[in-house]
Amino acid sequence: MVKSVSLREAWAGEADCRNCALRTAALFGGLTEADFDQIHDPIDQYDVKPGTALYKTGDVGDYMYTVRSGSIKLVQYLPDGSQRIVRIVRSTDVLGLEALLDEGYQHDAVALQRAEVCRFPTRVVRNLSRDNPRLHHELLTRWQRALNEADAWLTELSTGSARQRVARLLLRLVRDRETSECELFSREDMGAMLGITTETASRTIAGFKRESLLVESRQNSFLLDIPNLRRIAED
Amino acid sequence: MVKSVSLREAWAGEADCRNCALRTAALFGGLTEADFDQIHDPIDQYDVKPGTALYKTGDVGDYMYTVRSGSIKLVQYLPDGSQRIVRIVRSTDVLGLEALLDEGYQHDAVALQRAEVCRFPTRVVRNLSRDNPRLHHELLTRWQRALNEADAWLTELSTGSARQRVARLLLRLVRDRETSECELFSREDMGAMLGITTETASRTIAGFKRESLLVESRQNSFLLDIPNLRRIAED
DNA sequence: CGAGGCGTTGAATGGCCTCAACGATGGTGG
DNA sequence: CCACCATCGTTGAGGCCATTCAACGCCTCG
Repeated sequence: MVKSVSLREAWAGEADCRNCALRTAALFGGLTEADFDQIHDPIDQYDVKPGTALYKTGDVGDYMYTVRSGSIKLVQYLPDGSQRIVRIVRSTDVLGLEALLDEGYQHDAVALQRAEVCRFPTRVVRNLSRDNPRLHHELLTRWQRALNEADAWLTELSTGSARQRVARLLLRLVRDRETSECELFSREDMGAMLGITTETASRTIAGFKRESLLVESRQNSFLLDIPNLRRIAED
Repeated sequence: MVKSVSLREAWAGEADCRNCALRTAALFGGLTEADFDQIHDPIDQYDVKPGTALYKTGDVGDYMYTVRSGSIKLVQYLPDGSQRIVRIVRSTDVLGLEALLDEGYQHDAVALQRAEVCRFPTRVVRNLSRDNPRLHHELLTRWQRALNEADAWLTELSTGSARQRVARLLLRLVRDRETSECELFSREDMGAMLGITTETASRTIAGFKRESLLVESRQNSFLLDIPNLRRIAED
């Protein structure tokens, strides 16, 4: 069903953290020049296509990732084989925090859209955070952010009617964005996020289009009628 | 609907951490005698009745809690006022980690059953964890555990039919327990945990009783037919 | 050109929700 | 002590919404 593409073919060179455009927002934002000198391991940048898995559940957590662009889904499986997407991770977010605890990864991490990520050895973070309070605090903050996301995913996206859930998902996609334009996910992924079937996701999205709550601006890019979607989301 | 009882009347004395029966499993398990000497603030123990709130969403996080016995629910609210229970916290678990980051609490924390908790100032943990790698690692581990719980709550308890969800909840209640005996929650709470109505929760539990998957051993204490519940949970 | 993936739509079923009623229980006050 | 009330679990009836199973058009790609 989901094609699994190797990361190998996605390598896009070594990253230049010091001059990273996202640096202020990234995990390494608080590092000094001296800190960077301590990083002897290469930090690689990858260009991943939709469907590519960065890692799988249970894999040894030698690496952590920062997302530069695009979206990555975190997927868990039920005993019966059905999948549930428990979170999506986007620009400036960190993937694989659990690796710091020497646990295997807790999810499959799979690209939803074309995405750029930076990969760095877990060991680097572990070493740096020992002596760097700011990085260390940054890690705690991100752990908490993941937890808040997980809770919101439950209260907002797994509660209420299908219409409400889809509306909340759409609104979530454009939060903290300058425009109300966004790319949609496949109906199958939407279903796995919202705990509904792909058919219901499809019907609901199609309905929103007919009601002009959703207007296609470019190929698979939609403008949202935020006020009306918000009305649907809340009652 | 839910009575809110003040913590004040629940005070049960100062805790004696050094001789705590739960110490090896508790947050402070790795502390030395010297560490304890640094704690100048009192650590209080409370005996809370069902319905009592330890804290509410947005409250200033001056304190953290360890649960000694019983269960505490973490509750979030939707804009329309309906509530969703996003996690339950039980013996040896820590409540209020988010307080370490100077955020307000992210949930209402309310006792489900009669419970005993220890309360300690967030400041104490913040100070001790600065110089104590073991405590510090313990904190990270607990953060990750909360995250795993949150994810499991979504995949196991918010996915599938009502029958499956209730079965999974019951099994979860006796996991890592010596016996298969457990107390049930009110049908309203079950509904809020599983994203179903109280009536559906009631009907499902009543059905389980009729099928002898659930046998009352004492007043509101039930023995589970684990193999058959597991069968229901998985298909 | 055929195959396969994806989004869409239809029809029918069924599971859950809604609204309502009722019994049991436990606490309160006369 | 007992009538009274509130709460909680249970059950019924009816309706709606999501699922299920199926078919079809469109697109990409081999």
